[in-house]
Amino acid sequence: MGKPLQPSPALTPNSIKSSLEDRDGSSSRDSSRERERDMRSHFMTSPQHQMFAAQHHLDQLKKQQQAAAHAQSHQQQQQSQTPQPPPSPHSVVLQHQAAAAAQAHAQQQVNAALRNLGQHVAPSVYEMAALTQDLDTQVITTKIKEALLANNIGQKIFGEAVLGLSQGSVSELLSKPKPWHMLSIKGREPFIRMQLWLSDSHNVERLQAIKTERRELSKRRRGSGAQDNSDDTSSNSSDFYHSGGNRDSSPPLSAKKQRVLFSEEQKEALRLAFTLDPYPSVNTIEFLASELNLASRTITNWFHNHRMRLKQHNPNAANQAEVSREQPNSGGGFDPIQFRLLLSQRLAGLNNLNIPPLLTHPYFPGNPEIANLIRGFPGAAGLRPEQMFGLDLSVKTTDEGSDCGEEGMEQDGSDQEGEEEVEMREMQRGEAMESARSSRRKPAAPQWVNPDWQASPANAAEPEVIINGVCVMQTPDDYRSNDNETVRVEPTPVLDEDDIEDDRTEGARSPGSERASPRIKEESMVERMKEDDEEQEIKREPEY
DNA sequence: TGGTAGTCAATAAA
DNA sequence: TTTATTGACTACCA
Repeated sequence: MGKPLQPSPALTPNSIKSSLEDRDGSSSRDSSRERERDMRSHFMTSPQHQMFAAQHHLDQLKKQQQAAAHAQSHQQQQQSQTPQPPPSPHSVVLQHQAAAAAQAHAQQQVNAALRNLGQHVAPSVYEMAALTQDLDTQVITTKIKEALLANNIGQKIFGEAVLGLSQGSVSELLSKPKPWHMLSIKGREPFIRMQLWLSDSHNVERLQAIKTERRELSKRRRGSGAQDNSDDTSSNSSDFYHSGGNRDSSPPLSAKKQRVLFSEEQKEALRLAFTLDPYPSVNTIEFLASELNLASRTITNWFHNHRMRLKQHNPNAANQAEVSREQPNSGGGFDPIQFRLLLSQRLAGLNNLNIPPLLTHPYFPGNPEIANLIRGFPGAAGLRPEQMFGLDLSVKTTDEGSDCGEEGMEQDGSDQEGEEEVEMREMQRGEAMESARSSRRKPAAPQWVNPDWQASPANAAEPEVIINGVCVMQTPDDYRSNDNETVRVEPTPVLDEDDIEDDRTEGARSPGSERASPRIKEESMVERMKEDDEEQEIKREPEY
C-alpha cells in the first residue's frame, strides 16, 4: 500500500514477540515456526474457522489502514508544529543518518506488518483460541493421552515441548479437561496447541527426536561430571511448538515460598470451615489461622484453591457456594464456637473414638440444626466442653490414624462403589461442599444449611438412608439390603423452658427453614453447657 | 481489596 | 520414572 503499516492492534504480546524473534534470523526458530504455521493452516481448514479468519482478516486490514492513515497525519502535524533549527554541517550528517535509520525502521515495520498479515491468514494460537467457538476438549485430551501412551512419551516432555507447560499442568489438563465454554482464551490455548499437534503428521517423530536429544544431553552432562538436572527446559531446541515458551521472566525459585504440608487435622478443619462458609471474612481467616497455627495467607490460598478445584470437579456444587455467599446466613455463616464444636466431633471421628452415639446433643438443647449436625459424628457424645476447646491442630498425627478414622467412617457398604463415583454423586446432590477426594465422610453441614437442596427434583429421585443423622446416597440394592437395619431418626431437640417459651413467642418453626442460620451467643451457650454438664441430663433417642 | 483463572513446582502415589 | 495432587503464586478484573 506504499505506506508503513502499524502493527495490528489485535496482535498479542506473543505474536509481536515472535515477529521480533523472526527478525533475529534464528534458523531453528524459523523452521519450527514455519512448521507451526503449516499446522495452523491445516487446522484452519474447517469452514467455520475459515469464515472467522476471513472476517477477522478483513477487520484487521481496515484497522491497519485507519491506523496508518492516522499515524501519518499525526507525524505530518508534528513536523509542521516543531520549530526547525538552522542546519549545521554536523547536523546534516546526523540528519542523513537519522533519515537512513528511519528508512530502515520503516522497512522493518513493513516487513513486520507483512509478517503479521501472514499470521492473520494463519492466525496465532491466541487468535485461534479466541475465534474457535467450540472444541471437544475431552476428545482432544483422550487422543493426546492415547498418542503419548502408545509412543511412550511423558507428560513432561510433551508439556514442555508442545504446550509450554509444566508436567503438573499437563496432567491436570489431560486428566480433568474443562469444557471449552468454561475456559478463558488463555485456558483454551493449550487445547489449540494439542489440536495443532494432533494434526501434525510428524508430531511423534519430533517429540521422539527431542526426547533423544535430551537423553544425550543428559548423558553428556553426566559424563562431564556436571550436575544432572534432567530438567533442561533451557534447551531451546526442544521448544518446537511453543514460541512463547521461554520462562526467563519467571521469578527465581527462591522467591516461591515453600509449600506447607497440612496435617489431616488441619485439612479437616479447613474442610469444615469451608462447609460453614466458603467465602470466609478476614476475621474468619484470622481466626482459622490462629486456630490452626497457619499463616492467614495460607488459609486464603487454601480457600481459593478449594473453591477453584471444587468448581472444576463439580460446577453445581460451586454454584451452591455462590448461593451461600449471596445469602451468608442461609448456610449458617461462620461461628467460631460452632466451628470448634463441630471440629471436635470430626476429629473424634478421625481418631476413631469408640463412643456410643448421642442422638441429641446436650449442649445444644435449643438448636436442632446443630444437634442434627453433630449426630453425624459418632464421637460427638461424651465430650466435655473442655475437650472441645483449645485443640492443638498444628500437631500432625504420627500414626496416620486419620486415615483409619476416615476408613472407619465408611460403614455403609459404599466400598462396593468407586469412591470417586460416590463422591461425585454426593456433590451432585448439593449436599457436599467438600472436595472430591478429600473426604469419604458425608459432610454434615449442607443437610441443614439449605434444606431446599434436598428437596430438588434431582435429589428426590435418589434414595437415601439416614445413618447417624447423615444422609448417605445408596443404590437401590443397598437401600433394600440395609432397610431393616436402619432407623430414620428425626431431629427432636431437647427444649428447656426458655426455649419452649421462645418457641411459643416466635411461633412454630419447621427445622431448617427460617432458622437456617443458627447464631449462638457464646456466653449463654457456655453457661448452658455447664448447666447441662452438671445435670448430665441426656435425653436418648432410640438406638439402632 | 478480594475475586477468578491459570500455572508452577514440590511432593505423594502409582 | 511417570503421573496425580495441591499449596503458592501471578495476572487480570470488578
